[in-house]
Amino acid sequence: MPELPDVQMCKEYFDATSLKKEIAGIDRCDRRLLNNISPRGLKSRLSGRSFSEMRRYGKYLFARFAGKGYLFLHFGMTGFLKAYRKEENAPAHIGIRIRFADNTFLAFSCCRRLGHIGITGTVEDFVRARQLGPDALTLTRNRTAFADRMGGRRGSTKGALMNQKIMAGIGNIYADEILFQAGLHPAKKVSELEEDQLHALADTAARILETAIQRRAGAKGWPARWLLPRREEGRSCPRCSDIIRRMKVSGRNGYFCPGHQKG
DNA sequence: TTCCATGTTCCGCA
DNA sequence: TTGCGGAACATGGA
Repeated sequence: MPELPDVQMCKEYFDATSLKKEIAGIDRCDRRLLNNISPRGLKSRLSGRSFSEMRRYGKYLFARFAGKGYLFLHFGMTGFLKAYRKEENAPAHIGIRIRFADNTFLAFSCCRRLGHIGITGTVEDFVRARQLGPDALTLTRNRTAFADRMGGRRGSTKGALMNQKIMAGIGNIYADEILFQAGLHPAKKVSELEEDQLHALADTAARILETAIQRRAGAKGWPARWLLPRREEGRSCPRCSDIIRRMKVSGRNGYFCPGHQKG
């Protein structure tokens, strides 16, 4: 569940379950998921402290802990959080688990192990070091800034939307939805888009991200007229009843409707 | 068994 | 030199 709206849901989940509780320790820790710290180091940085607030930037989550610094989390393709008390409620594939002093747990489950966790001093330093572009939710709300940042690109529109250095937060799933609703073919070159098309693309993207967050549409619960509920080759398009096709663009398989995504 | 998957990084080519 | 796209990565489910 790892694109911007999903990560936003993880943030709210973390807020509701794991803030302001004393951390007793890290009792499960797969070092392959750790980015820049050892299991021992992570334990010593967090034990006895508590998380005071959460931030989301793109697909990353940052949990501020007393003392100084942030625990950052990235979910890869299959990561998610689960808070629980009883062992029988534990998720599968726990990569890292925080034990709180009140005998509850927060588990970071990561089946494919493509996620990672680490420590950073400030969010701004982290964003700079990774060369992340502006958060997609912020950038798409400003159509002029969006057009400036997208403009002049050589590659496909889909590739640009998914490029975390251009803007952070959009992945394969939501890029498909944005192009679907904007009526743009996934392979359309950014350089072929008119300015008003870029503006419309920004508006569409912002609306989709906001709607997904509002509806908490993590893995399902998307509106029926969206592509996502039927993102599969051979299904009928909810807009024009043409047939959904699959196409590889920028190295990822995507789905689109050839009937109304011609622009 | 084979293919596919919401992630990023790395390498080769224009 | 820069930026783009494809392959690689790890793992499990259909």
